Amino acid sequence: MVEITDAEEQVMQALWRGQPCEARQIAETLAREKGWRRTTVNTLLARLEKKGAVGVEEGSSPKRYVPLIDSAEYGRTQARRLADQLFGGRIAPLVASFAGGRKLPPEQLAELKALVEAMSDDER
Amino acid sequence: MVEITDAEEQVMQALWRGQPCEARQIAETLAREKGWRRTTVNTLLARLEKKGAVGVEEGSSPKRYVPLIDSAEYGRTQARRLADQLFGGRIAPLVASFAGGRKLPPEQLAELKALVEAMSDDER
DNA sequence: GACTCCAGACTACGTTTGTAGTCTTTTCGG
DNA sequence: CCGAAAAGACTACAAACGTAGTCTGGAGTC
Repeated sequence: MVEITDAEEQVMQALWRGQPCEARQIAETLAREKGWRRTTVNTLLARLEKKGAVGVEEGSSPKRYVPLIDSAEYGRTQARRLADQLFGGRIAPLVASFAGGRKLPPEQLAELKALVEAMSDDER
Repeated sequence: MVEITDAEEQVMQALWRGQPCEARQIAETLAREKGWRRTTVNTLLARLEKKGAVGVEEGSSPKRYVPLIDSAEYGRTQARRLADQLFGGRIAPLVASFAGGRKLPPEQLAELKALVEAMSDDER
């Protein structure tokens, strides 16, 4: 399980969004969004590479980076981690907590309801 | 919004569980659960106090610590943060991701279903 | 061929975090 | 009151983080 820091996560997200990415593109994105300098992004990319979170495509002069961590899986891990740490590994209390006692905005509730139904049906 | 690190969070959880707590108790708990030394827990408590995450009850010789951060609210903040960072601020995708494509264990599904229903009814 | 510009490599550096150790001061049992 | 054991204060210190700067080697450009 590769551990990613907050700053590194930003880089991963840029990578996940703009799939086949040269450092240059990522740097530009993050310069815009976070005001980070090119070399900062470079450092982060290097660290991510060392950790095995991203890879470089062989033989391509401006290096191209590819994520080696799957975005969906990363999300799942994070969701699980949070559930485990604070909600006894259960999703319902997490959702309740997210709602914060109050009602969810209607779209969110609808969306969630749909999801729950889908998950129920599915096991037929 | 007080920022809490992972190690500090463990201390907060011990505090949240054993409400009126002397450092001693917390230290024992964490010694058992994490193998931490007394002084480690002390350092963490001091940092938490400086951050304003815990307070000390006035005039009581073995100091008593009280959480100044509400457990439920902390949970909510964390849930929101995760949703914001990885799921566009929406809870449904977070839940879906937690399930990981597969079906949830039946109790979890039931629990979640109940919650969703409660939240739907409630707005009547 | 000389000059410029960019990508990549390497170095830097103050802060935060995890994890204590030690020294000092209370406190409590006898 | 005295000495041991506990509690608190202060110090330590390496690794991880956030955030760059600089130096170097090609790639074009005139």
